[in-house]
Amino acid sequence: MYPNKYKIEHITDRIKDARKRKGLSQRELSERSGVPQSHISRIENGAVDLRLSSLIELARTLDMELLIVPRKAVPAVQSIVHGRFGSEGKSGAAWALDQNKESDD
Amino acid sequence: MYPNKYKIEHITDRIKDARKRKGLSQRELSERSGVPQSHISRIENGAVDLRLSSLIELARTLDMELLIVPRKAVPAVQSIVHGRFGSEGKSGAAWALDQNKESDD
DNA sequence: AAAACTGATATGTTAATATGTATTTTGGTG
DNA sequence: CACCAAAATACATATTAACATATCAGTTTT
Repeated sequence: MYPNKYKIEHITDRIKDARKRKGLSQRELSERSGVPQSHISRIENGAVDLRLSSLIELARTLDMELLIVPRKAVPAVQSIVHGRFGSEGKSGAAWALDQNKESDD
Repeated sequence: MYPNKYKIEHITDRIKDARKRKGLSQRELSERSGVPQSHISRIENGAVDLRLSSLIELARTLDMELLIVPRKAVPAVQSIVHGRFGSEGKSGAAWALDQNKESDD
């Protein structure tokens, strides 16, 4: 689709994973976040290179935050998130981290 | 300009800070990242709601990574980054973290 | 001191693409 | 099959992203 697909899919996959982990439909996420369901569909399918504000809206609705971290700090951050907060669905993948279920406190 | 300006400016400010900390001009960052200088200018001025791939390109060129972390993990991540890797320029600001100078290894 | 030059950032224009609304397709159940 | 929820597509519009060019601040030259 566009050359950067592989770069953003790590992030968008986390959105999709988080939505499912919370048991939300695209429409529910849409209502809560204000992002149209059609757009969520395209995002999850890797059909668009979404804008930052859209990503932030979705992340926050799913109780996540977008951070910019020095590369050197990434491994430390990974271990923190995976260790104390992690509920790795599948990946163990490179840079994008995920989160926990809706009421899993 | 657009309603989400305040949401993304934390992030874009980190890009600008990092570029300056490394002593790069917009043109140099442009050459290294592939993002046009004109676009970098508008991004730093908050004139655009940039796309995710652009943000990732810029971040990586500046030795940073974009992460999505559970909100609950953010404080822990903050302390890690600020403590062990931090060189807080100014803000102490909320969610967006920064990084260190070019050859400060 | 004005003109010419240099490095850096901003702006005008247009093409490419994300976004929003409405609709359609898909998948499961009675 | 009819029905309902959920996800995917169609089309129209809004906005980014790219290219070229202009502006601005400092410095040097004549």
